[in-house]
Amino acid sequence: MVTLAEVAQHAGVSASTVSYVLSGKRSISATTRLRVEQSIRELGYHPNAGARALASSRSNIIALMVPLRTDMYVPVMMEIAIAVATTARTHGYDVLLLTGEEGPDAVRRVTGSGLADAMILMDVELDDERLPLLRGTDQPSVLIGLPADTTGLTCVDLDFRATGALCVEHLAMLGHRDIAVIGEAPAVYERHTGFAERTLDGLRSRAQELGVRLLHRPCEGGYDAMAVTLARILDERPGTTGFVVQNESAVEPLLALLRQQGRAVPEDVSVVAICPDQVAVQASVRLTSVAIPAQEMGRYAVEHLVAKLDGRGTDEVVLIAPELTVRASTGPAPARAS
Amino acid sequence: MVTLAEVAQHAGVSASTVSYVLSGKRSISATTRLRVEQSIRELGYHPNAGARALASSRSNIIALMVPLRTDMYVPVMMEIAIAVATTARTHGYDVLLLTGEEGPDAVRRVTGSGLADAMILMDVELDDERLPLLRGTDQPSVLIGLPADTTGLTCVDLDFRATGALCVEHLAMLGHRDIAVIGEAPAVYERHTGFAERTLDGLRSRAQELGVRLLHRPCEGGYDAMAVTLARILDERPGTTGFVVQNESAVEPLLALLRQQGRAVPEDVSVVAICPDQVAVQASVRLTSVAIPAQEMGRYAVEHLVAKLDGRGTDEVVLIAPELTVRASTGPAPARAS
DNA sequence: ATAGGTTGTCGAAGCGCTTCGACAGCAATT
DNA sequence: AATTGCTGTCGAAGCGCTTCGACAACCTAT
Repeated sequence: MVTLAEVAQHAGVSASTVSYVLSGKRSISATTRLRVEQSIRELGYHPNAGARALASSRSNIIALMVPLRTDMYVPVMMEIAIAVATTARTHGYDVLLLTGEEGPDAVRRVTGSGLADAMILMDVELDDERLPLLRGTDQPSVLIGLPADTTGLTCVDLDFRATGALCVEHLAMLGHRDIAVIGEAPAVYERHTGFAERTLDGLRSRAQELGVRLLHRPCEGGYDAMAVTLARILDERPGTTGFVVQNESAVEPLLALLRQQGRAVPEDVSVVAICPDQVAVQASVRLTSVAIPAQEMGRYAVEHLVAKLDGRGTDEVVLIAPELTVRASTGPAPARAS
Repeated sequence: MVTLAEVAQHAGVSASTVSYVLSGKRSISATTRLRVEQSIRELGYHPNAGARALASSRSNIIALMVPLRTDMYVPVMMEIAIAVATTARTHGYDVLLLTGEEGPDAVRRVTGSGLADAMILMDVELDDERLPLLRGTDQPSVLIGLPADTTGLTCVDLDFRATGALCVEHLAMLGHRDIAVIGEAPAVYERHTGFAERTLDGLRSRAQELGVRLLHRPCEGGYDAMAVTLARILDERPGTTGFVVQNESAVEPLLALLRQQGRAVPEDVSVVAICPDQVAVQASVRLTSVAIPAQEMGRYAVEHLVAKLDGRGTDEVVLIAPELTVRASTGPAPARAS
C-alpha cells in the first residue's frame, strides 16, 4: 500500500504539500504540483479511505436505503439505485447500500459511526419510524417519497396527486365515464405508503370534479390475482371502459385478460399506466402512461445532498410534475348503448 | 459524537479494555464487561468507522459491482443485490454499491484505498478486463458468473450448460423434435457474456445427442422485437413446437403472440423459460422453468468472502445444479401431420 | 532601504481506534 | 517459601491522513 508519505518523499516535498495538491485547499506552485502528480501516478497512489475519513470527518459516502421487499416496482428501485450510484461518483462519492431490514437502527448506526456523510431513503411511509432520527441529526438526508409531515426534511417525488388527476382527465376527455383503478397490493395501502394514497386522492377528487365514476381496487401482481380483480370490477361496473393501472406487475396480465375476453384496446377499453417508460413501450400494447422519473429522482437526491454537504442548499420538498405520454392504449370511449 | 475514550471514562476502565470488550480478542472479567456494555448503551456509543478502518486495516465493507445496463435481467440483479446486502449485515459487513461504469478503475480504486475488504463482481464477461487486477491483489473476490479462465478466481453461477441441456431434455422427452431458442439480446452475445454462450452450448450439444433440431435466435426484449423474431422462426421452421426462452423480457410477449396466433400453450406448443421463479409464476401461463437462484448466489458469494477474510476458505468454482420445475406451459408434443 | 503583504512550503498535532508488550494479582505447582 | 503460569487490565505507539500556525522567500509600495 502506497502512502502519502511515500509520495511526498518520492516527489521531494513534505506530506502536507502532497495533501494540499490533492485537496486544492491551498495554492501550490505549478512546478511542485506537477512533480507531485507525477509521483502519484508513478507510484499508483490511492489515498487510504479510513485515514482520510478519520482526519477529515468525511467519509465521502452516501448511504442509500432501499426497501427489502422485492415484490413491488423493482425496475423503479433499480433505476433509482443506479442513477444514485452514477451521479454520486461524478461528485466523488461512493454509495453504501442498506436494506430497509434494519429499519431505524440502520439510521442510528450510520449516523453514529460516521460511515456515511448523508443518506437517501426510499419507500418512505406516511409516518415513518426513521423520520424523528433524521430530524434529530445534522446529517443531511433526502427522502424519495413523501411522508405525512415534511417539516425539517427534504423530499423528492413524483407528484402522485397530480398524476392521479392527470390520468382521470385524460380518460374523461376521451369520453370515458366509468373508470376502474387497479391499485397496488393491499399490503401497500396497509403500510400507508404515501404515493399510493396520494394517487388515489388525485384520482378521486378529479373524478368527482369531472363527474366521472371511479372504482378503486387494490391488486396483487400476477395473472391470477388480476383475473379475480377484473372479474369483480366488471361485475360491479359492467360499463367500465377506462382503466388506470398503478401496479406494474398487473399491467401485462390485464392486457392479456382483456384481449382474451374480446375487449379490444383501445377500441373498447382504454388503459393508462403509471410506470417507467421502458415498461410502457415494452408492453404488448404500447401504453399511454405517466412516467415514473426514476433517474431524475435519483440524480436530484444526490445533487441536493452534495450541495448540502458543501454548505449550500436548503430543506425543501420537490414534487416532479407528471407527464402523460399518449401511446396506443387509449382512445375515445365507445358509443354507449344507453 | 461519543468516543471510545468517553465510554472508558464513564465505565472507569482504560480505552483498551473497552476495545477488547468490543472485539472479544482478549478475555475480560464478567463484571467489567457488563459495566462497559452498560456504559456503551447509556451513552449510545457507535465506534467510528474511519478510525476503526485505519487502525485495523479492515473496513468491514464488501463492494458489489453491478452492471450499469438496466436492460437485462433486472429482477435477478436486484434479488442478488438484496441477498448480498442482507447476508453481509448478518456477518457485520456493509455493502458498497459500484456500477460497472468505472470498469477496471473501480477495482483499482477500491483495492488501493482500502475502501472495501472484498469485492463481488456481477455481469462477468468471458475475458473480463477486471480479472488480471483481481488476480494481482490479495483482496478476496467472488465473481457471479463465469469467465473463460477461472484460475486463481472464485466463481459462483448457475450451471448454464446443464441448464440448456435440461431444457432440451425436458422438451425432447415430451416428444418435441423442433425446438427454437429465444436468446438474449444480440449485444449480450457480442459482449461474450459467459452465461449466454454456455447455455447455448448446453442446448446444442444435448440437442445433437438427442437428435432434436434446434434453432437459436437472439432477441431484444419487448413485444415488437419478439414479433419479428417469432415470425422468422416460424417461417424457417414451421414445425417448431418447443420454445426455450432465456430473455425474461421476451417471455410475456411470446406468450401473447402465440395466443394471438391461435397456438395454445401447452397443447400446441410448449415453452420453457430460464428465469427467476417469481417471473415464472406471475406470467400469464404458469411457466415450466429453470430457476435462476439469485438469492442463493448472493448469499454464497458473501459467505465465501467472509470465510476468506477470516482466513478460512479457498478458491473454487461453484456451479449450482439447475432445477427444472414443471408448470403449465409444457406438455406432450402434438401428433405430427407428417 | 524598509515596512507590509503575498505566496508556497513545512512541521507537528491530532482524528478515534487497535494492538502489543508489560505487569499486577492470584492460584497452582514444586 | 519460591517458582511458574494464568487472567485481566493498562499505557503507549501508531495506523495515514488533514489542517493549523509558522515562516522563509519574494514582491510591491512607500
